[in-house]
Amino acid sequence: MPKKDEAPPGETVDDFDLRGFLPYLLNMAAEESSASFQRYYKGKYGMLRTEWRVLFHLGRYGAMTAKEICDRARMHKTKVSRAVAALQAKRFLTRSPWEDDRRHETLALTSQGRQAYADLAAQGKQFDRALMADFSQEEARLLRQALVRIAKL
Amino acid sequence: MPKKDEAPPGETVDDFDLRGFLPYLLNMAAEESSASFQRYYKGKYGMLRTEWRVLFHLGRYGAMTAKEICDRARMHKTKVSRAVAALQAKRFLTRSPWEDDRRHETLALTSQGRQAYADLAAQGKQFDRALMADFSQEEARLLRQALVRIAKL
DNA sequence: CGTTGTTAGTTACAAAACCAACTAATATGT
DNA sequence: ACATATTAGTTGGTTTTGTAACTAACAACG
Repeated sequence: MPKKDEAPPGETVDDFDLRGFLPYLLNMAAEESSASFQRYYKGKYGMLRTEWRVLFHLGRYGAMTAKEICDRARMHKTKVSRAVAALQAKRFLTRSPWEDDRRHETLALTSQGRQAYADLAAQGKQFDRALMADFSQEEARLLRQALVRIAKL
Repeated sequence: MPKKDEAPPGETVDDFDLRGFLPYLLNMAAEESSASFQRYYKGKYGMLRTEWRVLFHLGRYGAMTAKEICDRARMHKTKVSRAVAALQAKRFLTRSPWEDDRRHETLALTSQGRQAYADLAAQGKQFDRALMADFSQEEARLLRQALVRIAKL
């Protein structure tokens, strides 16, 4: 119906397609894949994505400072700062200042936080499995590898 | 960085890794791949990502209504509404109401808009090529295919 | 020492995204 | 016909993010 321009739908005027533009494709795939999982941790724990990321890092890699989370998760320090405050308010983590350098404080999950992490990690694994259900082992391996490379992880 | 498998004291090691969690991986890759391109259209045209998406759809697929953009780009109507207003203010598109149903209006790029699209599309193709530089043809094909599937495009 | 610089983290304010309510035009059902 | 529902799109108020300035603790060097 909308054909008042010179680009007829379905016909290529150039080869710059959706499927040919990787950033677009990656964003759509990322959004699609995050949607249901996000609904889960938002609904069950009232967490934002930033909070889930921080919880994830502490749960998976152990206690560390906010700075370390910034570096590992590539989040800006203000984002981390606010996420940490929110998680602390939810009693999911505690802060303990260093004695030899009081600028730092180690962030560690409480048992409540670990419980939430365990739940979300299990759920996450399930989401992941469902997502990869119709890929072969080899395809899955290649996909992950490619993404790690693009993400420069 | 160290990919050492360490667990917090008293906790069990699990296999829920960064590299094993697809939504996380996709988000990181998407962010990484969008960064430099975003800087380009933001710097040169003062566009937001939403505006670029709308411009992209109109430039690539021809004139259409806001609703069609919502559906194709999976953007919420408020986002599209505001992006359209911004692009109109920049003289990148015009609106023409339908005569038989005045709820609709066809959005079409102006020559200025088409010029911006041509520039950004060319730039985008380059970004894409650079991104895929160290993948084989076969890997690239597989990656795109997998992303299309995950994104349900 | 003290001046300057650097690092970790917070806060304040502006930009953008999100959600819900709204208008206006058309479709539908009785 | 007329009340009700639906559809396209906008607007308002709140939440979340982004940017920059800020504090506090330490480091480095004169």
